Amino acid sequence: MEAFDPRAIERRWQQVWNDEQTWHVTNDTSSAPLAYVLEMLPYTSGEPHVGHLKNYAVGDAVAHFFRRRGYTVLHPMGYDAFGLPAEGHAIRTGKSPRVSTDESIASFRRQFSEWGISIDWSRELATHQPEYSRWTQWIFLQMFGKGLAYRRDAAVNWCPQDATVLANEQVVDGRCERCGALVEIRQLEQWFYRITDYAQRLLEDLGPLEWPEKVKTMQRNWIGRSEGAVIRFRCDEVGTDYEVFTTRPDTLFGATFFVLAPEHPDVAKLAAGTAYEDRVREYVTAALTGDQTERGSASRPKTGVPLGRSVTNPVTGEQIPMFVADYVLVEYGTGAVMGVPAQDQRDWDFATAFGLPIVRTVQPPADFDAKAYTGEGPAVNSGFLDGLSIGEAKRAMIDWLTERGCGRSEVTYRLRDWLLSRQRYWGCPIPIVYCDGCGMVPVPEDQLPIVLPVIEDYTPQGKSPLAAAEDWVRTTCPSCDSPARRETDTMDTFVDSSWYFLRYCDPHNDSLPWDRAVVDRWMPVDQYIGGVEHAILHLLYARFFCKVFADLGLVGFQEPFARLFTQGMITRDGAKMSKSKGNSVSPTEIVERYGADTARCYVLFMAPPVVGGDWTDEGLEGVYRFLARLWRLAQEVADDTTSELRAEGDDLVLVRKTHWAIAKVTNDIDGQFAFNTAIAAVMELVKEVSRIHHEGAASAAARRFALSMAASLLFPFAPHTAAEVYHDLTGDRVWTQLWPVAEDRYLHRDEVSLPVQVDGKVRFRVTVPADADEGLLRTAAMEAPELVEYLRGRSISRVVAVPGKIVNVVAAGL
RNA sequence: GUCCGAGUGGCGGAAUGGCAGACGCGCUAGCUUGAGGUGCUAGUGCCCUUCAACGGGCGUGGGGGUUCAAGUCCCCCCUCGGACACCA
Repeated sequence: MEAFDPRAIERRWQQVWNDEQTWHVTNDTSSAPLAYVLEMLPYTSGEPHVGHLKNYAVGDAVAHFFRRRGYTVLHPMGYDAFGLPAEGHAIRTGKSPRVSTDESIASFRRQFSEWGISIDWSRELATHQPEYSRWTQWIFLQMFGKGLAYRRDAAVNWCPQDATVLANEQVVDGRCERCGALVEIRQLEQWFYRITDYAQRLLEDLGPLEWPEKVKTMQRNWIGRSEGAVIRFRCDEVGTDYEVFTTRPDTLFGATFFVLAPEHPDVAKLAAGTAYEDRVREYVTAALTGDQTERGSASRPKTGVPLGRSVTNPVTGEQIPMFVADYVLVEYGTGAVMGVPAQDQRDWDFATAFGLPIVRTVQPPADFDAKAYTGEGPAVNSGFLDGLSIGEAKRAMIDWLTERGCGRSEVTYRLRDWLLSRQRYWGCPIPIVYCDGCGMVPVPEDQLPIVLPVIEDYTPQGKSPLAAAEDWVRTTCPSCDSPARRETDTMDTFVDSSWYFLRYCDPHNDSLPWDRAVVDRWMPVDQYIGGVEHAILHLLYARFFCKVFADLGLVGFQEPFARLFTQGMITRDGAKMSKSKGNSVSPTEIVERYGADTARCYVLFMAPPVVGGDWTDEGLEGVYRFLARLWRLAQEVADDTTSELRAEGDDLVLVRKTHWAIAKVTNDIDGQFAFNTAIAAVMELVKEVSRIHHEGAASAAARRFALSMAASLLFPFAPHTAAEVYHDLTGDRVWTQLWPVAEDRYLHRDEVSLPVQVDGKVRFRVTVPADADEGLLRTAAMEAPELVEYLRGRSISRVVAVPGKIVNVVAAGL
């Protein structure tokens, strides 16, 4: 007999799908139910790895499942081609970013095809293509027009290694998310998207999304809403009011000092002429140039310098001393805090170090240690607040402050505006021109796209390499025609990927980024699939863009991704795969040796896709053996069409098992992503066919039925083998068949064998009618001859009988 | 430090409060092909008992609790992983 040859099988079906454009969908799909299944598009830096294989294996399974259930499925593919990862890869390989990116795209495209992913190739896009970046720039101009894209001088994160600024979201533990270099703070003029305007909506709209709670929590924390109050403190010596933001206005009676961040613009002015002037200057310099990671550490002892000034606590009227200290952050709130040591541990630490008074304003429990108390309790030492709970006291204080005009209630967010400009070559140019006469002028839409010039030296050097392309930079002002210069910074990659899912809907539109009617039909994405590492960055930015588009009337929905699935990382030997560790697995080699179906099934079978899983070559072989067994068993009965399926004996056993598998696989896939147990159920079914074939007497017809259904159920995970087996057994194309439905009459049995426990331990079983009620079940258990033995002369105190489940007989004397 | 998530055989992992360990790997024995790194069959949580069949006990990180019944629910603790981290 022929041997199982996955490579030949896979080539055959890929040819069919390619020739017939099987997965192509048009936008004229008014009648069918629609589904949009989307995996996050890959960065094109280098070759696909096992993580990609898993991501697209998950997405393809979902896409196929939707199709087999009668949906018209949009399942496109594209490439996130601009940006630091691609440029870094180019620099490492010594090629130009354009060449290396195009090579990488070709590699991804080839492998997606070899993996048999069901993609509508007519919608393929890459973010670096002028047809795409034209609209990225168009979107920028819309945002600019609404004041949502703006330029501002700000303290920003600077990565010295990559020689560019970074968004807040791209700084992890004070280091550059990409290269790990310590991030510096620089004062620079940069482009921002005003995402903070959308903080509240981004927070509120998380609620109804069917996303993992973990991801929603991460976004909530990142947005970081705080409710509290702004309180004004007057410094009579310089005649200026200073505001602080606090979440605890109720503790104002305990504010015994006042602290400004080193970056606060008034620090130098305040210290001027005092005895502390020199020390303040030194301290500020040290704080600004020091290691930012170190500064951010909460465990570090508190430092600071008095400013030699004081402000008035508005509620006590007392003069409290002012300090500059680096534990206060300029970016948050007003860059100043009131020091309430009794209720805030940081303030406590500072007050202790500087010998400042500590006044309890919330009564701690009797045995409370000497530290800040943040728990509930009645207000004390707080005048008109005394005795109130924290909540009551907050409200009362805010009313008091508001009446006197020295404070108001306030909501603050941790979220910062999105810094989008980068001093790098390989990114989407920002469509702005600088004119001496007209200032900052947007490039007119009809002049888009601004395409990158071809330049020799694109390595990072601290300012954009584009600045060196003089011919490109020199231009004329769109409004007055005088000589002008182009913006030389490029956009962050995340800008490109914040709207690609809309372009897929209408990829060849030449007059607009998309037609609203078309995107409104497909969007929002029914199932989005990707890595949890994008929980904040990409997913927050894309949501922001979507809301802006909704406000601009460009789309008719508020949220881009209705359901999100985040898959876990595949490790090997317990560690993240990496070339440097030598523990990485190349999908190309695996596919070459075992075929794509084995690789795809294995990454889905090894563990629940939502958690990770540790790769073993032995496990992979197990899946290969399973697919080979399915194919072999199918060959044995493929041509044997003489028998008929009987409704009894081993035929019935197989039919029952088949329907059990249909029910199990359907339930496991449907919204649960339990692909591992779904595949296990098909394995059980195939094993049953094999067992009955060896020991029993099932007809060839019964085996054909069971195996063709096994193939049908396996199709979302192993499409080539499934298509081949199904075709061999039935002559039909499995993807044109509706998903099978389990029939109740086969799931039901007339009699069931249920366990009987005595004192909670399973002792024997009784056979009863499947629909036996509690009374019948109880009787059956009580009459069972085995019961006497296990009771050992004791009487029965209680019997719990749960129909369809179990009987528990509780003996007396326990 | 705070907030999440998770701890189940030799391993990856199954289990709407109701038979713990499905499925796969690995291992053991047997069969098969001339041979195998192939295929097939059986066994495989730990301990005790037995020539054997059978039988018994213990078992889901630890300790309490709720329940006829807990891997699953509640409380405390330990360990690991992740996110955020001086956000006032």
